[in-house]
Amino acid sequence: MTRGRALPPRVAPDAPAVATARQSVVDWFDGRGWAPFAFQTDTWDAYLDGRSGLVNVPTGAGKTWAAWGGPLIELLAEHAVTPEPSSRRARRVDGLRVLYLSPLRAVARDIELALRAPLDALAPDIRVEGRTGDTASSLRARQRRVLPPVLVTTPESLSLLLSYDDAPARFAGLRAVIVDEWHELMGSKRGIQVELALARLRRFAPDVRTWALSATIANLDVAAKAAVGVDATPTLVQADIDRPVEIDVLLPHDVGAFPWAGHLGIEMLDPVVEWLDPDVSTLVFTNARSQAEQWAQAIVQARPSWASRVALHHGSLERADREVVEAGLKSGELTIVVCTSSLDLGVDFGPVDRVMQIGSPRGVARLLQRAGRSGHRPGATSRITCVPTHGVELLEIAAIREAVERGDIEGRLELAHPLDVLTQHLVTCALGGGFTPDGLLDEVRTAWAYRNLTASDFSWALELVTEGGKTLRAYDEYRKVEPVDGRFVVPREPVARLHRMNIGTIISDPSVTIAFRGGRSLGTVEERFVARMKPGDRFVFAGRVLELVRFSGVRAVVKAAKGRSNHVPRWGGGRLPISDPVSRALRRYVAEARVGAATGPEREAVQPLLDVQLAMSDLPDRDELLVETTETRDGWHLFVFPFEGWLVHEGLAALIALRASRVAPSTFTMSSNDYGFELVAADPYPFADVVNHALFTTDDLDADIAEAVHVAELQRRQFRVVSRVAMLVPQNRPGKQKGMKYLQTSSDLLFDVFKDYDPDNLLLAQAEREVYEQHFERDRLAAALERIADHEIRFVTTERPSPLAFPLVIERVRARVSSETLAQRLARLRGV
DNA sequence: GACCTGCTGCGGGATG
Repeated sequence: MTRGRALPPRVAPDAPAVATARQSVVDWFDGRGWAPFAFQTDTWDAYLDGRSGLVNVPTGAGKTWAAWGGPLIELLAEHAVTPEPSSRRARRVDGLRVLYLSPLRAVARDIELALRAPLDALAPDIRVEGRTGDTASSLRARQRRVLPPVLVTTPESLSLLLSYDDAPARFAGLRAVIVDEWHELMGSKRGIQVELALARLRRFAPDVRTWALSATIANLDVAAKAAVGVDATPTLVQADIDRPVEIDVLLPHDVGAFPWAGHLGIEMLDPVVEWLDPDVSTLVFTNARSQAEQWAQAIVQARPSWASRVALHHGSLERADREVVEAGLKSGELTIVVCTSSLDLGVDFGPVDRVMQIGSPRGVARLLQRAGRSGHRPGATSRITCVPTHGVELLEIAAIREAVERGDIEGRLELAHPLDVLTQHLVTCALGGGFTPDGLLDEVRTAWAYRNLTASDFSWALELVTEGGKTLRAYDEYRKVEPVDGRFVVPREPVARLHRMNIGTIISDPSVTIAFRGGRSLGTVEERFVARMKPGDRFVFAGRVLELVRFSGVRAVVKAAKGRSNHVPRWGGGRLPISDPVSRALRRYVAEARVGAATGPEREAVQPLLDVQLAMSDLPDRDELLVETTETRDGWHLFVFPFEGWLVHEGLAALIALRASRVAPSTFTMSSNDYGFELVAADPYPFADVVNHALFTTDDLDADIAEAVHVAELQRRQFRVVSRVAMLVPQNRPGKQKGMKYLQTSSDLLFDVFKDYDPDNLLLAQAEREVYEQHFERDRLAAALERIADHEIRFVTTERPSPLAFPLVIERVRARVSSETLAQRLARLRGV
């Protein structure tokens, strides 16, 4: 439902100046081999028509230039191609016209540099500048006074700009906003913050047009609406560009000896180093930072002569060192870079020749993103070689390829009006010129995520930042915003400063810096990793073997050590479950393997393992749920295999355990992975009598989950995020070291206060909602239960854990015991 | 027969 008016075109597309400008732009791009693509012209026309929208382009197809065409034409038409002959001054553009948002500041820098070339050639008077957190302070000071005609920046820096009191005037002349990598931003609180900022910009500059650039996702229509807001009807431009993807798999030499479980995949070292070529630039993606460290080390140990050509890149390495690696890749000095998602997005190192993925990419979009790093230009074929780390992953990779071929790609989750982001935004707006409540509520509701925001929720958030809400009114620091002559503003400078220091929605835990004695920093690790070590202990980090010299709490001093070490830091981080499209394809492939209908190298390779599974147990047909029971010295086991991803399985395991114990009381321990989950009872348990469809009902789902899982504890943890985004607990304070203890106790304290004295606090409710949505993937869990309701339960009793069940046993045992005893436990298990 | 995990991203302003 839109309630907009048609925006009048600011530049008539058929005007002579526009035609001339268009020709100049086309000529310039043609001269550099950037022939205008069909979709560019569509976008340019839509832009010049005054419309907003979204351009859907495969990764690496030149979408940046596609989006710049329209604004360039307009800038040229107005200010360069037809200058006032009498006065050079008339050609100068004063104030901001075009804003480009990139989620990565490194990319923002690259775009800024790249855009200077056409502007210098076509309209030297039009300045382009970047602005991010590391922009030189002299330039930032100048930008405080006047913004350049073209500004390239990050979402957080835009919010900062909106927090200055002259924001309305500074953005009044804005004509275009381009939002890059919109598929990455939307569905996260960063994206929501962008939506709020765009709503504000549209208020300051009513004719501004927004063009979002997105890779393919399932819900592009929603992405487009979120980008343009509710007052406009988005134009969706589909790039007419073919970007074929080829997915190879590196098979193990001896398929029979391939492990049933595991993630590291180091058994594949030989085939991998045989496949790698030190003269061919290659990105080797892994799923975890510790895995990247181990693979980089293993590759160099296997091929010492490659040492100078192999490098490591992940998010815990010192930023400067990462930039050196990116530069080395660009110059060709480095050819093999082992990395994590840190190189997923467009750091401009130029195209690499090959991409390898160790372990399942778990999702279609992620595979396409990484494959897109190769042959990074329009029309080229992307190639990716997947390396499975255990048997079933062979099937998973084949399933992902099938999902790619069918175009079955993931959507992005929509977040419904998160009040922590809104709370932060209210203070930003109060700083940036102030607001009236009614006016701001109307404005906020034009943001897609807040279109259904109730007046009472808005008032609640407003009361929180003005009065500290119900419970915090006694404390001055929560009374940030005050009405002055009818406008809500921030009168106190210290409040303003603290707010600006904390703008943004990215929450990260403090960590320990690893540095040489001379002071050079190598990156960061988690505190608990260093805390367990004593001086003299060795470990591998940043691709080197290091020895701990001393540890002071926030800083660990190290020196280079000789020899080897197997001690590698682990970092906490998200672990992605296999996505919905992958689940669907995987279930189909499992069913086909059951009747031996598998074709293709991977599926043939994994068939021996599945034959063992068939011999020991069974495989589920498409309308079946496989359930196994067995008995070991550990106890009485139940294994269930819905193939829905580990998050859903965690919720399901707790749910089924609760419901089973209502039928026949017992205590269970649980484990889960992407394929299924396990319940174990220490005493004999009648699983065969208890497990039936009644356990899988969606009736009372939320209530049962709340009872089965300690939701309050998860909610408390989630509230740490919510309270920091809402800036009830600022991460940074002037002159103060941010400490984990401080952040956690402050947040926990607030949580307890709210629970006791303000149980209806909306931020508490939001933390709870986020637990259900994100921790349990509630909607997917419910859908899984509905699917299972129609399925037949295929119940099998096995003598020992089957190939599908065994990894769940490992998972559970690993969580409880040290590594020495794990080996013993597994040996014992083998003997059963 | 089988094995030991878990991503990324941003960010003040004045002063010396």
